[in-house]
Amino acid sequence: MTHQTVGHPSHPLRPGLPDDPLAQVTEPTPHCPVEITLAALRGRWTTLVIRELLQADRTFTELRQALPTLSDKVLSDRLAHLTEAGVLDRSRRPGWPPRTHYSLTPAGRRLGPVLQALWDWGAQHQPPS
Amino acid sequence: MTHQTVGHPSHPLRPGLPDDPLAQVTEPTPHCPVEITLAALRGRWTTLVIRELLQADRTFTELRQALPTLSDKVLSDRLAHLTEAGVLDRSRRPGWPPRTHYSLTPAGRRLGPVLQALWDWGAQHQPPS
DNA sequence: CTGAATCCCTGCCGATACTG
DNA sequence: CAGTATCGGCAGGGATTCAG
Repeated sequence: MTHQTVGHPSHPLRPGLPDDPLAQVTEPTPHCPVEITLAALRGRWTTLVIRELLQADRTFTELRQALPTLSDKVLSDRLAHLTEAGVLDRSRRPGWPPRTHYSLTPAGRRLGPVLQALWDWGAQHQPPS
Repeated sequence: MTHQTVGHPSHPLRPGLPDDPLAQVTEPTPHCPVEITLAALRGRWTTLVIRELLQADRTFTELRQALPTLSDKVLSDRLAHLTEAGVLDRSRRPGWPPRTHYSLTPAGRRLGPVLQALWDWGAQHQPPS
């Protein structure tokens, strides 16, 4: 039996802290799972774009209408970044007018619980002063 | 019979999307719970500092030893930021040499599950290409 | 020992203008 | 319609130096 010899049965064997060797990195490396996720969510507007797509697939124009004060350039940046991160799929429709359809990948849909966790902490948190 | 209604309970009644009016904001406002949490976690090294303090209380020097390539200034910045965000408590010890003790607040400890969620997604995620 | 002040450099964000 | 090109402002991060 390859039993773990642990003095504290207290820590959970979830793939997180502190059982995984990656949990002992001493600098912000791109290989750290936490960094990977934060990198995917990085940038202003990013979580709002994901929220829109969690509700339904959207085209570029629909996203622009849903987030009126977001400029074309930044929206384009975010969509490119999220696509490259494997969070979104982009499909250009041939014909006129050209439409580009965006939808979450399975990994993107798995961000739902992550956003929920972020929401829950922020909702419960009452900042001091 | 407080059984969960199966099928499609339409929305989960969790305090998140899309039942809360705050879930309909159309720009990144500081009042959005997700933004609050991301603001607390903002900045390089921040999550690593929190990880250290999730394991045990630490002094400034202990943190510096745990994260050797983190400069004094940035460590100081992070600790000030997290303290102001209500994530950790600072206690200066009188006497010599001066030591400052850092520990997580209850809210700070509640970041554990949040980091776990970030970890889980990043660990499961296999970026394309 | 524990920071604060300063400087420089880089990268993000927004606005505007332009193309397939 | 769905972007790309370019530019400027500004905040973040690192190194160094100074102070309580």
